This record gives sequence, structure tokens and C-alpha cells, in this order.
Amino acid sequence: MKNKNGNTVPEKNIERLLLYRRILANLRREKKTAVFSHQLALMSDASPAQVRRDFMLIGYFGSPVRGYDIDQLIQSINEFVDAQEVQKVTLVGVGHLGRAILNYFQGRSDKLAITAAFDRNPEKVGRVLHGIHCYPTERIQEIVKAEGIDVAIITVPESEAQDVADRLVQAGIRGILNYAPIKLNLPPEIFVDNRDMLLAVEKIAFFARRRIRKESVS
Amino acid sequence: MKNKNGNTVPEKNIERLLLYRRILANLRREKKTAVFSHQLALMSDASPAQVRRDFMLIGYFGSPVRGYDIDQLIQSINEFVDAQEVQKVTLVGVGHLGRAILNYFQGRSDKLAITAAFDRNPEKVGRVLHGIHCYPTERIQEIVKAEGIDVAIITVPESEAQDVADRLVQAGIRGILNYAPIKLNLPPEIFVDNRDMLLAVEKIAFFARRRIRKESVS
DNA sequence: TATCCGCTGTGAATTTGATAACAACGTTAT
DNA sequence: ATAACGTTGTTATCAAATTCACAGCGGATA
Repeated sequence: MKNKNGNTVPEKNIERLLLYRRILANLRREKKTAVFSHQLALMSDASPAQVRRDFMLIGYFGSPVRGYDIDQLIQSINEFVDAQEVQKVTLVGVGHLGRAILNYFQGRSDKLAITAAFDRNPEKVGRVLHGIHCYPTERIQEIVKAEGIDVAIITVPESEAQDVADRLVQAGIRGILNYAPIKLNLPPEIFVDNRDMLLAVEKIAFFARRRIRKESVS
Repeated sequence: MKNKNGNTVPEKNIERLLLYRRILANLRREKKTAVFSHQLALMSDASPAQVRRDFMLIGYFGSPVRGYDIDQLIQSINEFVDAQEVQKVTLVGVGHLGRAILNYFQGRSDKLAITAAFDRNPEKVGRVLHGIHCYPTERIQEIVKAEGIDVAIITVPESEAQDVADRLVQAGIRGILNYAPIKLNLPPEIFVDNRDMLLAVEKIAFFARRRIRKESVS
């Protein structure tokens, strides 16, 4: 992906920008109007220099006296990371994890909307959970295409994940958040993020023993 | 954390080693006995050179002819990343997400065991879910200390997360996997990994639009 | 036997990412 | 006035991570 200078944007920059945006939204709720790089740095586990650099990337300029105007900065980040229109998301696998995500999403984002869910289980199909209609897995291609959904969250068991992924790709999906503990075999233009909960705990268990003092965000 | 040469071990190396281990376990299940670096590279989205370097780190040496012996390699990784004894884990917040994790953990790890869960809701307290007893949040300090648990998974709502984290730290926890969308205020020696599901989807939505062809693992 | 092959282990080179450091500049204090 | 302050934007520096590239070697081939 290219920014205005034609360079690709690293994943880490985007992660931090999204994190800043959330912090800024909280600050705004507290009626703050401006913030300095070192304050944001504290709240995001970045260095002040890194914060300033990240804002260079998106072309937002603060004032050496007042710092960064919170409203304007949020606006700049929005313009950089958000799509023009609302981006539609689907969730496949309405088990505990899926429902947790549906629930958590409710009203938290105005630029992303989960507009359809899928499940293999006939008992779940046809029901409406957290305001989202649940369809049978077989209809993924039809509905994802019709709705123009381009991001999917996979929360099905390991054994079904590849099949679901294939259907999603068929349907023209562009990015997948995969919670199944398996590497999906996909064409290279699909952006995938694998988040395995067991690997996550294993990593923490390792560093917990070794007393490393670092904080990582994802 | 130090390896045998006295250098600190980067987080990414550990993440990859844990991923290799899972891949290797699958290969073993398929009755494979050896594997080359380029094969592992394909299966883990790393480069062959990176795979070889990672094994350098743990001091395991393969054969140029046969590649890496799967059983021995798994054993080497185990020795490097696992604790001597079973490491105990607790989960705080037995909602949908918490139950998904309890469920997913069942029988998947022989070196990590969730031995207690906590919840504020009196209806959940006292019950046994997936074989794990659920205690009231107030008893975190008592039980975590008594059991010698040193890793915690936080799956409570944002508003309760800091309070829970404080209790865990009081109880002597060393590492936290935090699913609440908030930065926890903790002493620096606690290792924390924040995994925010909304940020994850936002990131994917961004790159999905831009057709970046990369795969990231965590 | 001699040659070729494909892989490993690793030093060197390269690329990527983070930090340091400082000029520039409003603001405040004196 | 003017000096001192604190922060930004940015360049230069440093560090970390990744890849390159090749010597070395055991086995296969003829």
C-alpha cells in the first residue's frame, strides 16, 4: 500500500495509528482538546519520537506550543485509515467466540459494520444475534457478493476453516481475520491476520518466566 | 530473557518457534519424520534462512541431507520455550470470550493448564465450566497465590479490567493476556500482550482495501 | 573414483525500524 | 526587549531484523 509519497505503509504504523485514534477518542470524551507527543507516547507504549513520526506519515502537523489538536488529529487519522463509505464485515462461526465479537462490535465503530453472520448449525441459522442475521454457510458466496462485504472474521473450528476461507475468497473477500489455529491456504492478494489464542498464551508464559519488561500491542 | 549466549531473546523469535512447533506436531501426526527449512518456511510464512536462524538460536542442528528430525526438533523447542513443570494459567471473565478460550484450551497443551477461573457474576461462581472451577473475583489474590498461578487471561469488560489486573498483580502474576480494549496500568516487570479485536479488524479493513500481500501471525 | 546435487550453518550485507538530537518557533517571564 | 522554555518536524544515527550468498558436507550418480 502506498501513501502520498508512493511508499508502502508498514503494518506497525497502521497499528499504532489505530491505537492513537482510540486513545484520542477517550481524551476527547474527557473534554481534552489538545495533546503532546510525550503524553500520547505514555498512553500507547511508544516513544515520543515515534509518535511524531507516525503523524509525519499521515501529514498532520501539530503546534510546538499547543501540541496536537485532538479533533483535527482524529480527523486526519480517519482520512488516512478509513474507507470513504462504511466497510462491511462478515463473521463466520457463531459460537462463543463469534458471539463475543458480535457483542463487542456493537456500536464501537462507525466505519466498520458487521452486516451478516454465517454458521453451519441449523439451530443458529435464521436467528438474529445482536441485530445480525445468521445465514447458513452454504450461502456465503451469494450473500457476501450481494452485500459487497470485503472483510471476514473466521471463528469456526479448525476443521471447517479452510472450507469457509475458500468460500469467502470465491465471494471476493479481500481480508481475513482468522481465529482458527490453522494456516489458511489462500491467494497472495488476500490479507490475512492469524490470531491464535494458544500461541498467545504460550508466548506470555515464556516471557512471564523470564521477567521481560516489555508491552506489546496488537 | 537470556539464551545460552547471554543475549535477550526477541519476541518474534519465540512467536515463530511456537508456530514451528505446532506445524511440526501436525507433521508428526502425518507420520513424517524429517523436514527441510524451505518446507517449514512455506508452512509458516517465513523465509528458509529465517527458519534456519531460528534453530540456530535454540542450538538445534539439522543434517544437510535429511533436514531436521521432527521429533528431536520438537524436543529442542520444548526445552527452550517450556517451563520445567506445568505452568498454571487463570482466566478472569467467564463470558462468551472466556468460555471460548476455556473450550479451545481443552487438551491442547500439556505444559500449560488453566486451573481456575473467576467471574463477578454470582450465577457463574461455584459452577464448573469445561472442568474448571469458577470463583468470585474477590478471591483472586487468595487462590492465585495458593495455586502458584503466574499467567492470567483477562476477558472481562473494559470497565472491570484495571481492577482485575490490580488484583492479579497483587497475587503475584507475571504475565497477562489482555483482551479488554484498554491499556492496563501495571508495574513494568509484568509482561502484557494486548489483543484488541476491534483494532485487529480495523487493520485488516485498511490493508484489504489496499491489496497488500502479506500474512502476519500472532 | 570423481562429479554433481541440495541442503545446512553462518558471516556479511542489506533493509527496516527506532532513537537521538537539534534547529525553528511561538509563548512566557523578566 | 530579550532571554529562557518546551515542543514540533526532521535529519542523522543507531539498532534490530532479515536476507544474501557461499563454504562445507554427505549421499547419489555414473
